[in-house]
Amino acid sequence: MRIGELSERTGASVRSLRYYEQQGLLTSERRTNGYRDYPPAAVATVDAIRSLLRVGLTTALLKDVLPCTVGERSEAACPQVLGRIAALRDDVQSRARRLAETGTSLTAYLRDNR
Amino acid sequence: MRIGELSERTGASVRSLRYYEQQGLLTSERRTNGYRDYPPAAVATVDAIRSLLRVGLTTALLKDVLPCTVGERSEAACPQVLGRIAALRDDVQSRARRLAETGTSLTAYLRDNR
DNA sequence: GTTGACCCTGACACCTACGTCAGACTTTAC
DNA sequence: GTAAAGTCTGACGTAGGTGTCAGGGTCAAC
Repeated sequence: MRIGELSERTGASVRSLRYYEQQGLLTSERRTNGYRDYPPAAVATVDAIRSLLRVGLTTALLKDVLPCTVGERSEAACPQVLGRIAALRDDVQSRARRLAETGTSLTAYLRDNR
Repeated sequence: MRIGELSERTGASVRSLRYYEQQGLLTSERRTNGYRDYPPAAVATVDAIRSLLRVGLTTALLKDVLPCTVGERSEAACPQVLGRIAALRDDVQSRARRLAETGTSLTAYLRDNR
């Protein structure tokens, strides 16, 4: 399929799809006219990319993560990836906790000073 | 105290301190020579700023949050601030959850495909 | 009176995932 | 045959917090 259709089917903008390709997350064939041509499986790949980006992974990290989830497993690299994901998760979790604390203390503050 | 001392005592770079002031988070007097002059309380203010920034708040939001925590309470604005903090907290929490899921599924994947 | 440490403002650089515009070609529809 | 829609590459813009450099005052010590 062409890039417009892939865009429609995934919700990713055409610009984003080209960006993913530029970052090495997505590949495409080229037709004789230069247009990109994607296989049906690209939809799943793009879905995976977007959901992982939403979580907070970067394209650089995604480049290592994707082979562990969608493509062929490169077993040597994946444990390291797991470590980085765990670190990121811990960081995000601690931020969430401190945010909750901030909210709580603000609530208490408001209650006591009204 | 001068900016260099405040920087040392807070761990914030001189550049950051000037930035905080530019964003309206921090105020200073000026000596006759143009140097900034901070009261001792500025240390606590900067500590608050940095810890809230680390959590993920932006300077724009901080501008609203700080009066609720350090300065005089502006009771009208704070409930709205609380709402924004809660939304941010929820967002960060859901990201943490999904990150944990990603880590879990990758772990399972590695275990099953070894 | 000079060195060196400290301070000032202004401005460009960085990163990340895009949005958006320009200029040009291809294909489709009428 | 022409207009419209789709695609191409290239490049600049954005937000946010901070690094860093440039060019220039200030002050304390020797």
